[in-house]
Amino acid sequence: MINDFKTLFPDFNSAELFKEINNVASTREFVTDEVLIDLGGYIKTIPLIVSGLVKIVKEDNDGNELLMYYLAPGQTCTVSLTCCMSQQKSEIKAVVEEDAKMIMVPIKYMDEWMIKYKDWRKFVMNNYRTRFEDLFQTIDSIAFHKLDERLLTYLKTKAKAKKVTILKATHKEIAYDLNSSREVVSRLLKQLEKQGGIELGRNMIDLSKLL
DNA sequence: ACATTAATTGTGT
DNA sequence: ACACAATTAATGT
Repeated sequence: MINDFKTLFPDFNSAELFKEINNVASTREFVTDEVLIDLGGYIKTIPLIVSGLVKIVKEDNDGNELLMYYLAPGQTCTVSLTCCMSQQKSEIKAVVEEDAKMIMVPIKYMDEWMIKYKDWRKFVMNNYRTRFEDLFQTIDSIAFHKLDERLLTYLKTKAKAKKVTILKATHKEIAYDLNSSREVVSRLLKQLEKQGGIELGRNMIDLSKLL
């Protein structure tokens, strides 16, 4: 199915599980900005990320957004796991940040696999743990740090997730992710540029000096 | 190459 | 937060 499946998902050791995934799952490609799941939607498949990047944002009814965390290859959307098992509406939105390929597993196998395969349980639990860690970092950033520090953390996190040193993004997009306003982001970015560290250009932020 | 327009970024209040 | 200015990139002629 996927040649480097084993390196991507080292938790899946059982040949039986592997075979079963092969049988019931299909791979799908997504392009940037595709919405995997929106606020209030229901999910019917669990995506295992093979390549690309997905961002998970909290969204309120007024259209405010706030970046929660990224999903990288080898990971899955843990929130969809819980909410699909109880068939609840989604509280979050998942947007493709970079063209991505995913293995789509229908949710009907979840209950069964959790019981049947230790490897699957382990994978889900590990995923929970790392996602929670990401989330705690985000909460920490929001609760205890000023926006300028948050912005810097955001830039670093994003660069790391995308594995780049030069980010392509507009101030508007950044403001959305941080649930702030474009003007504020522009001003803070300019400060960061003056104080050394980053270089600004249209649609791009160079972080190479920081990393 | 130049003019026009749209998008992005900067700034004052 | 809003209004507007300035700059830059994209597109048409």
